[in-house]
Amino acid sequence: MKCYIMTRATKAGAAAKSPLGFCLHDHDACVRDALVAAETRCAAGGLRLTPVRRRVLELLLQEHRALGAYAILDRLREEGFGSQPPVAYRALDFLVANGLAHKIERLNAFIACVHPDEGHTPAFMICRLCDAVAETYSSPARGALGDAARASGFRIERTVVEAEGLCPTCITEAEG
Amino acid sequence: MKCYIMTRATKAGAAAKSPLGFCLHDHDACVRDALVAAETRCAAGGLRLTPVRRRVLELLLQEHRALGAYAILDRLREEGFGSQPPVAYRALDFLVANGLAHKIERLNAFIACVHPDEGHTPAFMICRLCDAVAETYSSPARGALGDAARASGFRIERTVVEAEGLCPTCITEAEG
DNA sequence: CGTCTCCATGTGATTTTATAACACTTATCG
DNA sequence: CGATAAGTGTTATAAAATCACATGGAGACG
Repeated sequence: MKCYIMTRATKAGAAAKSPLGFCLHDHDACVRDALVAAETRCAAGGLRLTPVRRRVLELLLQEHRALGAYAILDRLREEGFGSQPPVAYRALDFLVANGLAHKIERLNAFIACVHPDEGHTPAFMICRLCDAVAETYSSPARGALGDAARASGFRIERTVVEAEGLCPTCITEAEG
Repeated sequence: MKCYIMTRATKAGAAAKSPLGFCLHDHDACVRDALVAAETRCAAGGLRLTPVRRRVLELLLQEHRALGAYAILDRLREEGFGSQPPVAYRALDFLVANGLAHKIERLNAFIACVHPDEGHTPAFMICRLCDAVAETYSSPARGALGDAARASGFRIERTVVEAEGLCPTCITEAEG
């Protein structure tokens, strides 16, 4: 499954075969495939993708944007799930712990993972105008950061890499 | 001015000449020099390093750890400055906006900048046991992230790079 | 089948982090 | 000096996250 970010307009169509990032794609298929992949992974790993958890993942997948826990909670409440913050946070914790979603620290918000592969090091590109978020890969430990860590004896366990800027659509709109 | 992170014990002494990261150094000199550098920079740039702002910077410099806004506020209150959140947040905003401090997104906390040079791209190593934070450099735009950005037409304006893991001291204590 | 246990869900209450809105003071500059 | 912009202070409130505890359901096991 490949899933590319689509900003703004939701034109269904074949996804361009460019590297991960901002580009058009068939969003319905994207969501469907990701849910199937998540179910498969959970079944294989003995994890319980319960209704709330599944629904939260679905909500995240439907937007290629980061959603705050309270935005999710509002939806859950409307749909008859619990109405208190822990309901949303617990589902999100589960998804994040199992690599099905990521937290965008910069935004205090969450996004579905579009890279079903295990053990990747995600990086994000966040558009400061339209809030679209694209997930991609990084290997920060290979560059200057890794050098500094090795030199000083720091053991990296996890990295947060988030780039803020302008997505292609917003660049065009802003500059003509 | 060079300023290295000192975790735990505060042994004064010559700083090891290793790359930026975790290592011993003369902390008093580190703080003093950083304050002088900040004053110089502010004077040169027409910025007003007022008493609250200066004091907040000093508080941050005294610890090589990230401090939450409310921890800072507590100190300010004790010292007769204003006692409400905006007092701390405004000083922190000023310091961050002018490159004298950084926000550690992962921790929702702030740390003094130890790299007086303009326009650097900071990266942080955060120890999950003792909370020490070391600042170093990164060039995320040169690696996989930069490739993805260029390929998809995303314009990076700012990056957040934070590595979480174990500092040398905590590795030793945990395993030694 | 019962029941024990673990995990998940639900709720109320609280803590932590951050901002809005407005009054007052001080610095700067014509 | 007076106008204006910037800084400080306060009250109030919003937003994000966690704690503590009760309830309920799925599997494991006798």
